[in-house]
Amino acid sequence: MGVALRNILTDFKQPADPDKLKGVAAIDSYNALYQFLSIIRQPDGTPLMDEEGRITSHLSGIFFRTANFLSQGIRPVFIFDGQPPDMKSKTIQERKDIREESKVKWDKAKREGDLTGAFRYAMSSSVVDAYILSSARTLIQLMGLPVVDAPSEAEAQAAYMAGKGDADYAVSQDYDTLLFGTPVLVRNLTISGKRRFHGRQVTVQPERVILSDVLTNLEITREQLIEIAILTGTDFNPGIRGIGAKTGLKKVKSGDFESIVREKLPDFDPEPVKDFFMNPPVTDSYSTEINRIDSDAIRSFLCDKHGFSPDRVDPVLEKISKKEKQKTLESWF
DNA sequence: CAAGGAAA
DNA sequence: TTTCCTTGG
Repeated sequence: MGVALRNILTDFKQPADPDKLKGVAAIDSYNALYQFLSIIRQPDGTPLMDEEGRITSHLSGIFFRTANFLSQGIRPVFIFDGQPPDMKSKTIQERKDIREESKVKWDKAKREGDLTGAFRYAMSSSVVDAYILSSARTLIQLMGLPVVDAPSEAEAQAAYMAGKGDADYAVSQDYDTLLFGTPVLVRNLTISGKRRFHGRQVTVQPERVILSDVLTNLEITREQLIEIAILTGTDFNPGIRGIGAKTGLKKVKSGDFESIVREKLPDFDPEPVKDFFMNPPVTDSYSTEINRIDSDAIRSFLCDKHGFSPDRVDPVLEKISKKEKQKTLESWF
């Protein structure tokens, strides 16, 4: 779910014009897939599915959005999670419980004809399971796009790659990537700028957050930003009731982090969490190279296997191939 | 969410 | 043309 730092970051978000977005984008795949699964649904919450009943919402999302990325000069790299740290197990269990409760509420809302509720509960019942991950990976690779296997958290790996300069920015809706030290975070990276909110469509701009701006303006270090996050709660520790980002900022700057943790969370040692954000497991074994798109294989995967309409798929494939040829030609001169 | 067609 | 609404799988 990420971290509740919004209240102290609002001042440093800047709308990102398309030019600033050109380059290598390190995408937190789980985050993107969850987004697609929750939003790409029918009004009663039913996701897109093929004839066999397999969910295809995420494939639609990846295919069309990624095609747009390429046409805009955005070169996506999809980072997949590895082994989560033990500290995350409580959060993982909580998410599972919420999903299961939501599923029950979704069915109930559907029975009662409550479409708004149905859609909302359907969203929060979304599950990124092994099938979602493997089918997403298949499509990404057929599109010629790089996949990176993070040893642990994908957000940590994305931040690492952006820090090294192998990616120009990290893409996620969550702010955790900043804690992991990404120099630049981009949120709301969509093309149409449309997102559904309470079932309604609203326009949202892609926004860029520059870590150094945040730290300079708040006059804190990254360690201190992590301390604020720890006080409000992260995926790796419960927060303290009554402390939000603003109070957290104040307490951390006045040097009260340790004493508050001792008082309010006596059984909790913040050091492992701090250390995980500062020095997470990452790998150098990756490539950000883009390969040729396999249009025939994509047609077969999306249309033959998953019931997509060739009328919708073909024009997109053509557009990507055309762009690809342009690039190849340019590189000769 | 993104595409495509309808409506304005 | 631009915006709105529905469909997609």
